[in-house]
Amino acid sequence: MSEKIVLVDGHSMMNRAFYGVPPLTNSKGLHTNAIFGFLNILLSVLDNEKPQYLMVAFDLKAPTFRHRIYEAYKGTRKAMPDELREQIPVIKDVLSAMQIPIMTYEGFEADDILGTMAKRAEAAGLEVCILSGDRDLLQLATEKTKIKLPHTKGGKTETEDFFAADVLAKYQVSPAGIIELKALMGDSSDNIPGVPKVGEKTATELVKTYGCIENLKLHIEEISKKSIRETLTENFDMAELSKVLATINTAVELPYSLEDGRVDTIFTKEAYDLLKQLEFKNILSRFDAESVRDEHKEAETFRYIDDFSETEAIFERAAKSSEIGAQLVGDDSLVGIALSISDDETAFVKVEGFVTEGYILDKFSALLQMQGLTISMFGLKKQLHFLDGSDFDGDYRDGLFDTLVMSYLLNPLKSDYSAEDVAQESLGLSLQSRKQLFDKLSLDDAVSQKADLFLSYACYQAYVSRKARTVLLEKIKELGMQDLLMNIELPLIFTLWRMEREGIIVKKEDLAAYGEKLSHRISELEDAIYEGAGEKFNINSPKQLGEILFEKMKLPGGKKTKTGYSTAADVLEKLAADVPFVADILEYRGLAKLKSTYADGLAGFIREDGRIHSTFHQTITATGRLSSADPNLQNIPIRTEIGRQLRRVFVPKEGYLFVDADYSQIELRLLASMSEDEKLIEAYGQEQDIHRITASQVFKVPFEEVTPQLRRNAKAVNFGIVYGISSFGLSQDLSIGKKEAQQYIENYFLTYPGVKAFLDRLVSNAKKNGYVETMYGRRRPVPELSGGNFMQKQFGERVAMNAPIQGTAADIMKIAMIAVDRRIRWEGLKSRLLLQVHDELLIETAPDELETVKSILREEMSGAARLPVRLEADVQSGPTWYEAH
DNA sequence: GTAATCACG
DNA sequence: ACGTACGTGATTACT
Repeated sequence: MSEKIVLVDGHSMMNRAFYGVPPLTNSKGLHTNAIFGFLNILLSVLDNEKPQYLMVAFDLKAPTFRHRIYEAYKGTRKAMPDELREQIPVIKDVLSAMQIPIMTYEGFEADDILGTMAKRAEAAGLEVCILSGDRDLLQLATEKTKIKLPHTKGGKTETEDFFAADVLAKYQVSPAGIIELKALMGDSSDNIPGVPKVGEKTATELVKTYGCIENLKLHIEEISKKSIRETLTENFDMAELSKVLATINTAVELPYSLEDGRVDTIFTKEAYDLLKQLEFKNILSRFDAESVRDEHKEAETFRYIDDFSETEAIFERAAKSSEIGAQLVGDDSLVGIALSISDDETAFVKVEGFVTEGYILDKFSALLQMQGLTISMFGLKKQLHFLDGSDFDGDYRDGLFDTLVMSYLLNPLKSDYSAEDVAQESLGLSLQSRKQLFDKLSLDDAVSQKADLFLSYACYQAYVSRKARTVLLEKIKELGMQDLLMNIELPLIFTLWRMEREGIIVKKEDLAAYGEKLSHRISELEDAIYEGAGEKFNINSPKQLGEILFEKMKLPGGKKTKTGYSTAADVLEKLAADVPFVADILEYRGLAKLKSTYADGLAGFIREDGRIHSTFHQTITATGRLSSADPNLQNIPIRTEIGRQLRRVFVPKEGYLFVDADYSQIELRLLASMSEDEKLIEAYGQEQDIHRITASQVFKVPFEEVTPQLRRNAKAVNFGIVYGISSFGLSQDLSIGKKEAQQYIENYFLTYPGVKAFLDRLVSNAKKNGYVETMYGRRRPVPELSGGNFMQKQFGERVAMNAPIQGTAADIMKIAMIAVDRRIRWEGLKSRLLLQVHDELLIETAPDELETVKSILREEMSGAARLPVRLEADVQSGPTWYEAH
């Protein structure tokens, strides 16, 4: 293999990092976000590319040759924000400390330095990799030189790689064509003017047809579109100037040689000290990681097994171990299983020949049920689904661990969880993600095409789970979440697995008929709306709709969102009373939603078995609730009749019934119980309509005389309290003044002083500790209270009030689900738990089990927690979800 | 990819 | 003076 050089565009990467990473300072007040982002990208590229040479180029402050041309044209340069400027010398220090050469050259831009070095390196037979945030550099791509452009994606930075062929694939022009493209369309971020009125489309067409602008100049008259022809004729000098600006000089006489860039270790004492001053804990851990991760050790301890007798042997050794890490690997079909037996032995058993998928799954399920064997896995539920077709029907047992769920408990705020993160955080081990290793390759292709990388990837999954379990468990114990983990979250995995495997029948034909019915009404409404508006437009576009309503028709409403007018339902509802046409829009919106999201959307999820198998995510929410996706079955309409009709297509299997149970006001009951407010507890003791009692007490009216209006207000206040009350929010909800809302809240707190004290306690504890917790010890960090601005702090306070209540309700529901599921199985019933909708459970039940199941639901849901205010579940049954709820 | 909207608890 | 109800997921338009 040939050697490789990585060339980095220093300024553009700092720039990109500066705008891509949230503001960050060290304790001395130095801004560090760009440095942080830069180093993270750099380190990940080094991990990926493993280059023998590395150099970074920077622009000098003095104007360069190309800039001078530009300034002659326009006379200005973009100013760099001070927060970024102060970071430039620091990053240079860091790079020097890492023994990475910094290249600058009077009169030339970093682009030119990079271009020149790239050309020299390629001539010397090196593979070249250029890291830049600037698409301009794409002109340097060849078969041997790839351009890496980082882009942020959901908080994580990944890079897109371009060889010459990739440039052609994406932009339809060769790398040289990129220069021509820029010459014509310009590039505002790079101060290249381009030709007015020529955008990406036109420029691409022109370059495809004529190749370069010199040739284009000879053929301008042939261009059919008049406006383009004219702007080119008038502004061709702009194109020529732009081309000079856009062309990177690859023949600069640089005072650097390739050998200057040969990589020694970047993990020096000096770099360590600097990073410590910058307070980059995460990056520092890489220094430790260097010592932990030992590729020789990997080579000795990770191996493939594809031989039958060896496979038997390793499963045998696994079974005899006290603790292993395991990971079934595959997308759709199983590729194999990684087993980590000890520090010295981790193997990947491939599905191949006599070692069939069925064989591996049999062995795996046997291990799962082997009492006394500790097994750690990352993402157990997903792995259980590999067993869906088999006759495995095991349950949770002691000794099974899921490092995914464990890492969620330790920090429920992350947007995604990966084994690599667990490795980094628990073991200080820097691993590459699947995306980094295999990009879009399927795991099937990865195992055959990149066997070495795949072995490392798969084995690390099992290895990390085995090693990290102890660390994670220790932290969980320290934070008092051991019971929550062992008694709730881990057993729940199996319950959720069974629910997902079971799925729910959706009648395809009825769903289609429902969609048809909607379609008719939708087109009627469309006609009425176009009629009312006096023109056709896209009703689904808030932008177009806003223009029609507030500009053309001059309806009162004004601005609300940052992009224009708000056309949200609450705004339109205020207009609908006077303008019938607005009412049509609201009806249209409602029906269009039903059609697209539900009638059409759900149809695509009905599988061969006639059922929809949604996924219940256990590691998404900040509070401990579940979420449902692909499709979301936790937001099936109910509030409007037409929407509710949809629930008729959800049916139990032939001859069965649905039983549905929902907790009655669980969050309010928890508020009463957790706050121990005597009056609220007593109110619940009366077994009367709680909103009415609240209304009577808060508004000081005899119970009998509470009007529907007063009850509504009290109900809104009750909700508001649970959400972490604010007078503004309440006033919006009730369409009343802020002062009036404030009065309601004060009355409420006077009536229930225990609630007030409880909420205050939650907020002050959150401020003191930085987190809040549920009755079962689930933690929700509240970083907004220590870090944020005024508004974020307000938000933090509401979170501090809401999360313990919402989270405790979620904990209790999980306890109930496990119990209900267990009862169903232990009593040998044919009934199956199908769905959870936060405070509701839906079960498919045989008629002869109806009463049993109803009792189970009532008992287990009420019995899930013993509290000052008893929890109650309303249970109903029926032939479809519509009747059952 | 983000913003707006709206479905649920 | 600001600009907020808590927690989700899916669709659409648009940059």
